Amino acid sequence: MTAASTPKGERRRQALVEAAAQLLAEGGFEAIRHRAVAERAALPLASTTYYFNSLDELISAAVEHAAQAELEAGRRRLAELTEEHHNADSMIELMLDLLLGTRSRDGGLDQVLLRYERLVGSPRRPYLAPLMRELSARLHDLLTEILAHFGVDIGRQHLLELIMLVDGAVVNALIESDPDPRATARRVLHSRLG
Amino acid sequence: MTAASTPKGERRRQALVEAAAQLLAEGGFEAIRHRAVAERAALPLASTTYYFNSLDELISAAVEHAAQAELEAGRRRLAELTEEHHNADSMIELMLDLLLGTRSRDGGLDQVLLRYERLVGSPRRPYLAPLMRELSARLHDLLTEILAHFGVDIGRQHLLELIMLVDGAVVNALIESDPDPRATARRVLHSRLG
DNA sequence: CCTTTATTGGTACGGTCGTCCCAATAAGTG
DNA sequence: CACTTATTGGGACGACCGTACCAATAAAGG
Repeated sequence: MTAASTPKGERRRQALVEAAAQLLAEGGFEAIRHRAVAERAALPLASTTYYFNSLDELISAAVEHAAQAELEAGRRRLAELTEEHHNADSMIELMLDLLLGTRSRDGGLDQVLLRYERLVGSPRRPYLAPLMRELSARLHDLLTEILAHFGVDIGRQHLLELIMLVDGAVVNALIESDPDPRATARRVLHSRLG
Repeated sequence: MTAASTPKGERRRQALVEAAAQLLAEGGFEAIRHRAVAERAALPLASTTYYFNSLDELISAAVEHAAQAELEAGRRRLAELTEEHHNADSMIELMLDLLLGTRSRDGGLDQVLLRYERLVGSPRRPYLAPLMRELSARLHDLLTEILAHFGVDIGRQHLLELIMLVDGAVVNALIESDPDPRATARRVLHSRLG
C-alpha cells in the first residue's frame, strides 16, 4: 500500500519522507536506501516497503518534499522583503539562493553539487520527469515574480536565457581547482541585471 | 601492482582500460564494475585488481582513455576539413560534436547525458579532478584552434562564455518533455557566431 | 465486545558489490 | 637448465542492497 489510513500511519509515512529528503540533501539520490531511510526515521526496515510500493516512489516523494520546501522558503523570502533592501544586489542574491541554494553563500559546494546532480540525474529516472518539469515551472514563476517585484519586467525567453547562463556558469565552475560557482553565477547575473 | 611488466600483461591491461571506457560510454561511472569490466574484456575477475590497485584507478584510466580518443577524433576532424566546408554552419556542427558528442546529431540523448553526468559527477571523485581539468584545458585549446581555423579570433574569456552558454542550454534542455539539447545549443552558438 | 483491517517489526532470500587469497602456470633471467 | 618473478584464473569473504514474508499487535468499526 502506498497510503496510510490512520493518523499514526500518516505520521510515520511523513517521517519517512522527511528522512528521505534529508538523505537526499546530504548524499544525493543514491543515499536514499530502504535501510538508511528507516534508520534515520527510527522506524523498522519494512515500514519503507509498507508505505511505498518501491524505492522510486519514496525517492519521488522525497524530491517533491524537498523542492516544495525550497519554493516555500523562496516565497517567504520574497514576502519578507523590506523597502530598505530594494537594490539589485539583494535581488541577485535572492535569485542565487533559489538557483544554487542558501548554503552556497559561504562557499559551500555540496548543496550546489546536489542540485545539479539532481538535474542531470533526472533523465535516468523517468518517473521523476513530470515532477521535475512541474517544479521547474514553479521555480520560473517565482523568479519572474521576484524580478517583477524589483521592477524588472522580463519575458519568459529572457528568463530562460538567464537561467541557462547561471547553470552553464555553475557546471563549468565545478571542475575548477578552487570552485566558487556562486561567484561565477553572480558575475553573470550582474552583467545582465546589475 | 598497477603496471604490467610483460608484453602480454600490457595488452591485457590495455584491454581492461578499453572495456572500462566502453562501459563508461554506455552507462556512466556506475557501469564500471570489476565484474563487468572483466567480462567485457573476456578476462578473469581478479585481473582487474591485479592491474589496478582500486576501482578508482581503473575509472581514471577509462576516463583518460575515452577523453583522449575524443580529442584525437576532434583533431582529425579539424585536419580533414576541406575548403568547401568553410562556412559557419559546419564550424558550429564541429563544435557541437566536440561538446555534445557526435551521437547527438540524430537526436540521441544518451551520449549527451553521459557527458554531463561525467562533468557533474567529477567533484564526487576527487582523484579525477586534476585529470578533468587537464582534459578540459585541452578541449578549450582545440576549440580555439577550430575557431581560429575558421577565421574567428576569440579570446579565452569569450570562449569560456560560449561554453558556459552551451552547457547551460544543455542541462536545461535535459528536463524538457521532448529534449533536444543539440538544437538548443546550436541556436545559442548561431546567435553568437552565426 | 468482537471482528476486520491497518500496522508493526523481526527476519530471510537472492543478488551484486569490492576486495582478497592462493594454487597453478607462464615468462624472464642468470 | 634452474630459479625468480609475473601472471592467471578460480573461488571465497563480508558487506550492502531491494524486496518479500509473516506472526504479533494496535486501531477502527459494527
